[in-house]
Parts: sequence; structure tokens; C-alpha cells
Amino acid sequence: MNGKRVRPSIRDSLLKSAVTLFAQNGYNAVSLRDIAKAAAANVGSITYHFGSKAGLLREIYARHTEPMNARRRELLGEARRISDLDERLMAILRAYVVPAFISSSESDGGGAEFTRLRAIMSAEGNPDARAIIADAFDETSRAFVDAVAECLPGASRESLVWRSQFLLGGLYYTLINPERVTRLSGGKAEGDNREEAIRELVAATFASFRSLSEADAEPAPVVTKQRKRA
Amino acid sequence: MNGKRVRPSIRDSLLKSAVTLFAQNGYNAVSLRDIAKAAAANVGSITYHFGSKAGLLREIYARHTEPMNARRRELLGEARRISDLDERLMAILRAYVVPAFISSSESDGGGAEFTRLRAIMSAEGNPDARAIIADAFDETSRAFVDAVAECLPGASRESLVWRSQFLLGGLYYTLINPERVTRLSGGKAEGDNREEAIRELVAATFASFRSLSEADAEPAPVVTKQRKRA
DNA sequence: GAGCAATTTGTACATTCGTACAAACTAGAG
DNA sequence: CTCTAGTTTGTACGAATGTACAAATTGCTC
Repeated sequence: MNGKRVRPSIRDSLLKSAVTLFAQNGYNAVSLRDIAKAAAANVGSITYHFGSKAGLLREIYARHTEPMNARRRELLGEARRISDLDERLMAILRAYVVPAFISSSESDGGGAEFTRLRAIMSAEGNPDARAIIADAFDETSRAFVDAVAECLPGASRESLVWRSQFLLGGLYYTLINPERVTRLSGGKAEGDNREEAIRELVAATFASFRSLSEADAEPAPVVTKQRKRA
Repeated sequence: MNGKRVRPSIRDSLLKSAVTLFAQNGYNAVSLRDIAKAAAANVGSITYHFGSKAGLLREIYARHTEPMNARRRELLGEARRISDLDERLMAILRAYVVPAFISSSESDGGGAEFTRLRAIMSAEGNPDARAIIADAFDETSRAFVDAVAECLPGASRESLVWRSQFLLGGLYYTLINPERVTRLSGGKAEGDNREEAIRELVAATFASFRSLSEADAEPAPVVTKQRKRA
């Protein structure tokens, strides 16, 4: 069905090793020999399967992008059916954040590792990556902003986009430098605890978006754990 | 006074070119020959002045870190004298954000370019950089979180740290990928407009922090431009 | 088992990298 | 001018990189 035999092993372990190494050290810093060594394979096999280093990166994106976006669309669809605007907003935020942190059950799909890879690639600004990334995620982001907009009557498109930018930035940076959270909190918070990160990021972004609504008469529900009644 | 002659020119233009190139392409992707060419100097002069590529990076950090932190401390000190807690919080946020975006009058000091460099370095996770960055900014971040905490009675340290993490992430990502804002907003927002970025980032972070306060009875002042009275 | 296409291996190549160092140059002091 | 310390230049080196390709190996079909 694929046009190619379903011989997995080497090709797959090359991809897996590449994702891990790229996500950890960036694209430039990792050599094809590093990848081959990690996959217990030969350098030549990379050229054979993927043509070039850029081709390898392209394949990685091809493998992960669609499943991750699909998962986001699915969750977004569910969220949109919630009638209460605040609850819906919260669900929308989770639909955006959760797939970026947690792999969608199957081995491929999004997950923290691939998201970290994306973060590093966007920072490195690598020409190879620029062309590949393209706007693979723009469509999803647009749908996300649209969905958020419906929850926030009166909010301007500009501010919604800005805040979605900060959301993505917070997401990326948390995956890139989680130790900072642990360090700065004196160990009271764990930067690499995914559930904790998701909860905090969603809560912070909720408040950030919520303040844009005209209807700020009703008290915004606070979801963070340390919430106390005064 | 410096122990060295004040012969500027080459050494300085090497530093300037290096910052620009590193901030644009990352550390690994830029070769010493690229830097030399951009500074119209010779490769050997880099080794002479800075010993190594890592030494060059070290000098860049040495030049910028302290002035930038000093500026932040100064603004933070001013902010702390404001009695109204909401106003103070806003001023504290600006004290953190503004120096990262805007160079402090003199040619050296912080500024967007150096902050972008820091963003890329933190993403690349380069070993050379790891050692240099150290906790040069941790002290400032701690003071910042402390100051914010005073404005938000009842907020937990963990959440404050998490939100400061998202602030830094949003800051970094805005400098790394400003085009996304422009693109996603259909040109209605300009990602590389520093004043706009500062205003939005501060407003978003204000709301994010503000929601942590016990005293959310009084309506949080909304500062974004599109604010309308319903 | 033979034949064959797909894969894996090993090796070679041209480039580019950071660094080292000797030679040439520069400018101020005596 | 001459000397000298401080720069700048040019070049060379070993290591590492992405890529190319011929040879060896594998696994399947008949």
C-alpha cells in the first residue's frame, strides 16, 4: 500500500535516534555519524533511506506533524461543543497544549520530544528546517485562535494572536529549559513534570486570554491548585 | 584603567559582528571565518583577542550581562516604591521586559539582539554556552519573582515561578519568531514592533499573574489598547 | 538452491571547521 | 631614526562533516 516494503527496524531506529538527538542538541550539532552510532547502523544507510540530512529531517516532520495536528483537531472539535464559554476556553487551551506534551498513545504522533525538536529548530533558524516547517502548523494555529475568539467576545484579533504567541513561547521554553523552574522554585515545582507544566501553562494562558473578554464582570474561575478563598 | 590600551576598532567590530551573527544563526552554525569576514578582519585576530570561539562568546556575555541586569535592578527598585499593588506589578513587569527589548541608551547593555542571542543559546544547549550562562540571570529572576510575590498575597511560589517561566518563554519566542505574529494576524499586528510586543507581553503576563491573587474582587485594570467599555 | 532486488557496509572524497603559529605590519617611546 | 611591544595577516594542520558509490550481504520468489 505504501509502495515500499514494510521492512522496519533500521529505518525506524534511525528516525527514532535522530529525533532524540536533534531534540537534545539541535540540528547542526548532531552529525549523521552520531545518529548512525545511536541507531547501531551505518552512516551510508542514512543516505540510502533519506537521501540527505535535510531529507531525514523532512521525514521526521512528515511522520509527526499530521498525527499531532489530527489529535489537536479532534480535541478542538470536542472542546467546541461545550456551551459554557469559560469551560470551553479551558478545553480549547488543553486541546492545544496537551498533544504537544503527551504523545497520542501510538509511538508516533506528537509528544514532548518532537515539540522540543520544533522549539530548537525554530530557534536555530536553520535554512533546511525553514523550508520544511513551512506553515505546517499555521493552519492549526489559525483554527485555535478562531476557536478562542468565539469564547471572548470583543477581543481583538491582534491581541489573541499575541497571546497565542506567548503560549507557544511558554510551551517551547518549558520543554527547552525545565531545570530553570525547578531551580528558581527551590525544588517546590518540577519543571519536567508534564502534568504540572500543562496545568500551569493552561491556567496562566486562560487568565491571559480571559482578561481580554468584554464580559469580565463574572469572576474568572481560578484553576490553579493553590487557590484559596480569602 | 582597564589594564589594556583603549585601541578599539577591530576588537569591537569583531564582537559586534559576532553578536549579530550568533543572534541570527545560532552558535554552531556560525564559523569564525564568517565573523571575521563580517568584521572585515582576519580569522587569526579572533584567536588573538579571545583565545577561542568559546572565549569570544564569554566576552559577549561579559559585555552585556551586567549592564542589562543593572538596568533591570534600577527599574525594579523604582517599581518597588509604588504603593498601589496593581500599578506596582505592572511596573515590575516592565522592569523585567523592557531592558530585554530595548538597549539601555549606550551601545552596550541589553537590547533585543542580545536577548535573541540568549534565546538561541538556551535552545541550542551548547556546552560552551552552558558553562558561560551559568546562573548569570538567576539572581535577577529571583529578585523579580520576589518583587512580584509582594504584589500578590496568597500566590504560591511555584505558580509565580511557572508564570515567570512562561513570561521568559514568550519573550524569547517573540524575538526568535516575530513573523508568526504578523502572519497569523494577517498583518494586523507587527511581530517585530518592539513597543507593541512589550505592551502585549506585559498585559498578558499581568493578567496571568493577577489571577493568582487572593484579592480578585477588585477588577483588574485592562491595559490592552482594544479595551472597550461594554 | 539459484537468482535477484533491496538493503547494509565500508571506504573515499572534497569541504569546512577551530586552532596554532610564524611572518609582516604598526605606532609610540627613547 | 631605532627599538619594541602590540596587532594583524597568511597559511597550515588535524579533525570532523555531508555525501557518493562500489562491494558485500540479506531475504524473498521461483
